[in-house]
Amino acid sequence: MRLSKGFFPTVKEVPSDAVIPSHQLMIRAGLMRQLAAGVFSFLPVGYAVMKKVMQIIREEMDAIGGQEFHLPALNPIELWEETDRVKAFGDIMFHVKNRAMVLAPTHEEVITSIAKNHVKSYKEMPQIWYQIQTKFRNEPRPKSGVLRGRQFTMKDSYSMDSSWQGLDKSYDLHAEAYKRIYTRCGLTFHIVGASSGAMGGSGSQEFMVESNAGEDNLAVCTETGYAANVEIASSLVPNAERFAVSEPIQEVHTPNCKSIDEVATYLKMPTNRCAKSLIFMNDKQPVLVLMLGNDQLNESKLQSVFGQDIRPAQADELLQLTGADAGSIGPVGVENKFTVVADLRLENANGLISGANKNDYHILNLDLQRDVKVQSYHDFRMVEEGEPTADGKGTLRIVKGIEVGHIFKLGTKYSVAMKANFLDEQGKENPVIMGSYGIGVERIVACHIEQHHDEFGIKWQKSIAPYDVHLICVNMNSDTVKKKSEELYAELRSRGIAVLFDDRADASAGFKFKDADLLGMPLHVIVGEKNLKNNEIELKDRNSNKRWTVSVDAIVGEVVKFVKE
RNA sequence: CGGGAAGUAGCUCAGCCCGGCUAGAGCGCUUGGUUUGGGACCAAGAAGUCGCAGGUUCGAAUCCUGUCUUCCCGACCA
Repeated sequence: MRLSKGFFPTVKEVPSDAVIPSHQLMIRAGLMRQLAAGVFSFLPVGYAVMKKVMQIIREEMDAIGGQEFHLPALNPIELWEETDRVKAFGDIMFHVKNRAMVLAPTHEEVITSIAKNHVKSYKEMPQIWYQIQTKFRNEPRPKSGVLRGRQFTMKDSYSMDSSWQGLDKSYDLHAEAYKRIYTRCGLTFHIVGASSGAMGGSGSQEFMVESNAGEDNLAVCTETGYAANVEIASSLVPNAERFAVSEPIQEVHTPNCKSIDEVATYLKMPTNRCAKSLIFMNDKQPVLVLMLGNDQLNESKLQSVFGQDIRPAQADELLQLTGADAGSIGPVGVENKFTVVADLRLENANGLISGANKNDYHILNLDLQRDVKVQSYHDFRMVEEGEPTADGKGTLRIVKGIEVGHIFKLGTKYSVAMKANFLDEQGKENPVIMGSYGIGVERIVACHIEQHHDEFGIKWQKSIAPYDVHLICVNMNSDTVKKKSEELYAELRSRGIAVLFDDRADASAGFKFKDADLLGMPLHVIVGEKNLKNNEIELKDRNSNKRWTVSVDAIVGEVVKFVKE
């Protein structure tokens, strides 16, 4: 493509709305333009990259036996009522106003409806069905360009198996395919254990790109290879002590002591003798959660025990239920009102300090075996930077990550809800065992730029670059330079190389170089008078920014070698 | 949904506090000329309902009210 003829709307200024590098560069290099919050138009260069990424995805999905579908984004709302997900998605799902339809945020229901009608026997499984399609989600706050949008492209696939072992196999095939996809797209990533959230199911992993622009926090350890979303991460931290003698319970005045630190300082006790009480509402049932000292409660872990609907109690509810405000709440004397649960670090501990359910009073010598009926102990704790890994062999680092893929073992949640059953070898009816696997296509593009750019622009890796080579004719007004450039353009194209040719007569050399750096093709071929006099042409590797010259005779071979290797 | 910021030419912004000639700059764009190895130069030119609606005023980009949009922080996020 000739730059003089094509649509390459590059901009010099940093767009005022864009904050992160990938967003700025996707606008500046003319990959896309914003139409509304979280909604983007992809322009030819941007779409060229999208197509490359989608092609890699298709190849790897096909390689594990995937079959490509194209499912409707417009769905009847009744379909979503079958699985009760109209409610589960709530305001996230777009509803069509003038017909009882919704815009699909994902496709489990459509897939399951097809499976229900057509997959009737164990002999017909396993199946892997996938599509690359536009998804719609009414995100409350779109942000970071394409990273959190209201309309985006997703590769979603679904596996159907007749056994749980089969599901494991389909899941593992996807995990391996995903590793190949991200690697081929030039991304370095973590695979982390994740919470399956409202998707349900028995297990899930996320593919995460480490980036300050990320919205998720990950606990990773380079020594042991441990990596988990902090939503589920655990670490090795000692439990609270159990003393041989359990002193009698005692109420003490603790004026103006709200936080654990204030209480501990006032009472001259270490914070790890304090049991912090947090109140949640599980529907109408209040739940009191005990945490040790300054440990932060991990609400995802709480949800995995009590379900998605549990929420923090409001201040007026606290007062009404306990007679005290936050900071003075404790587990003693409220057992008949509350379900009391505690973090594992507090298991059977004694000699603890807790709130007395009376403002400005705390209780000493609390014994969780003696004084409180703790219904159960769970890991509720948020891990922190620098803690040892659960096996004690490494140290956790907390980093931010962008989720570029998520794989779930769904199990039978959808097949049971929608009665997608099959007959097994014994002629017995069973629900299909499913998995669901997603990849955000735009996120791959944005993450690639986050990982491959400099102050001047993008540095496309060869696998997904929109063009292989950026050919720059430094001066179109010089006949020799122009002639050589045109020859090269024709010759390289005849060798099957995708060439972007800067043949603009009215742009200065500097202007062309800046545009080339911004657009970021892997190899720049620079034809100018200076080098042509010595029968040479200059090359620049955009990744390393190294330049070198090659004789005119050898240039085509050199370029072909660079592109193909 | 809570908190903050911003909407003025295609882009980046000034002007607004303290109302007053014909609303500005740089970049980009058009025409002509000179340039051509790191976002050139000269000359001429086109380009705006100052987000929208209402109000105050002799007079509003500027003050007031409402509203829409966008961005940032938080909440939320299968």
